[in-house]
Amino acid sequence: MKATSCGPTNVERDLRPVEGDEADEELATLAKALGHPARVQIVRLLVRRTSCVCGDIVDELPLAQSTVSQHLKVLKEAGLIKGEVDGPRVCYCIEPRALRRLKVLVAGL
Amino acid sequence: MKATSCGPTNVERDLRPVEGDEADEELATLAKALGHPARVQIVRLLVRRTSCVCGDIVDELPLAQSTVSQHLKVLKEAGLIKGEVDGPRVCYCIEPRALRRLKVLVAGL
DNA sequence: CGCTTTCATCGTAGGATGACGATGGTCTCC
DNA sequence: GGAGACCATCGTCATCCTACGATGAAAGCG
Repeated sequence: MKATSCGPTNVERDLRPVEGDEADEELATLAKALGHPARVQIVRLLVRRTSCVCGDIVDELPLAQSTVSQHLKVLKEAGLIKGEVDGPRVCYCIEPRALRRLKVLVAGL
Repeated sequence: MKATSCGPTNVERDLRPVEGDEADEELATLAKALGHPARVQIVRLLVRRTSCVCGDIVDELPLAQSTVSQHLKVLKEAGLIKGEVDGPRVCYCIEPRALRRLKVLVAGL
């Protein structure tokens, strides 16, 4: 079972409804993940650099490494980003599908 | 100084930048306000009914009146909704500008 | 004036968040 | 194998969130 880097996942995500209880939960989860300036900044960073970044994120933020790692975890659990181990480093990248999903849900308000 | 119901406020809001630290803060604040299913539901309710709704919101949600009131407060503080006193009741309505602003900020990711 | 309705606020309890330093695990390189 | 780099996780503390019932304030009605 190989993990394809930054490849597609949750293929059916785009097909889910934009309204209803489930959509509310989904939107709330995604919005909550974005509900912190540091995490907004991280998402922007990862969107900017099409390529995956690593612990450079720590250098960009005025936060301790452990704190940044926690924010990354929150974003990862919300499905907005993805981390891939690359030797001693970990490369993070946007999950375009989740971001698109967020945009659709917000636009649907 | 009369409070015009559901009228325009924060007129310059649309003109603010979509990126930068201030935009990050703004997006984080708005996203955080949406970061709870009940609040997403409330926003949807208020968007649906163009007219302002009142404590009908309480009837629509499976939550105690005080809890709903707190969620309304959170949304109000984020600027997403607005409440206007109408006799013994309070009518809430969407702040279209803030909602538009949120859409722009999310779309700008 | 009292009574009711409608909301907001207070007080509170349990759980979640955000921040940090310290620790530990896993590669790479020597 | 050992050293160092990189990152996640643990432990901890302070703060915030979420939920509720109880209490209060304001407006309308008899």
